Amino acid sequence: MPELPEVETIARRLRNGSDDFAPVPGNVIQDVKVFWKKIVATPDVPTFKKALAGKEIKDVLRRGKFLHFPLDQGHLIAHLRMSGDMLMEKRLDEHGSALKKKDHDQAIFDFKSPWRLVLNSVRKFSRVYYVTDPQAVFGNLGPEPLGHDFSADKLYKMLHEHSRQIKPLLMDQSFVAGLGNIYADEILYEARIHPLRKSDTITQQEAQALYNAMQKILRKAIEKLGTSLDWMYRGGEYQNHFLVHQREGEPCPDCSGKVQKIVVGQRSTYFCPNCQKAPKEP
DNA sequence: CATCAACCCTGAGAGC
DNA sequence: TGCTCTCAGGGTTGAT
Repeated sequence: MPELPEVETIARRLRNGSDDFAPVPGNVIQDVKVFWKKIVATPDVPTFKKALAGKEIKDVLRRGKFLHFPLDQGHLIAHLRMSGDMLMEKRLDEHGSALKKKDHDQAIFDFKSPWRLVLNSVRKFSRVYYVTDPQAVFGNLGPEPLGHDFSADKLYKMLHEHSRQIKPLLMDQSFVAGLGNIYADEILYEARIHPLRKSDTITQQEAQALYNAMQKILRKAIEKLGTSLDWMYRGGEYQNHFLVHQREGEPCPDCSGKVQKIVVGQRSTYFCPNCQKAPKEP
């Protein structure tokens, strides 16, 4: 499910805690339960459990769509993929007995405190990693779109290193880290670039517009605490601000045209054919 | 290198 | 109501 704004929202929530739960940093893992073995990407499940027992979580960070938990020794990393969520909850009821796991809880990290960190994933696509060097997981990721080392100039150069359809390229995590199907549509619309344009036809001016759109859309989505889609409601409300995504047939916010839906790179793609001019046929 | 199909999974919603 | 079909915010793998 989650793209950069949703993962950022989850990371902040876990890092800071709330009225309802304690912050994750400072907690020491007592025991790890795994209910679906394939959730553990690396190492194998017994090693994973053994490695995490007794470790203290020092912080909660985000890199691309990954949640990153640096430990006092090693790193716990999680990717939620399509339908995952991570949350902090009480592990004991008022009588001191363990609370039952909920439907689709795939892994539970019990802390020595009264809390536990839960990975819930309806479609079981989520993955967790225990590594000594986070680069083992992050090594192939492209730059952070909101990072200080990213710029319109750099984006322009990167775009011209490929000759690919712009939308799938934006969603390629080794190109830029964190964009998925929703925000790629929204960003391309905001920049008025057709999703099928080849990356090496993007002008410097368009690259600037694309960069600006990334900043604007992602920052606003983070401000709105991300997107909540139907049954995956988590508090975010950016879905109420979609410009084109999931708005097939509805009026474009900027012209009298209607939003159109096509398939690009095997993903549903929404755009305004009037504002986002189609590339010329070769 | 770029593109695409199949696959990993479950559940919601549409259509019948 | 119940069945079947399609679709879903992601990513990997193997073929073309």
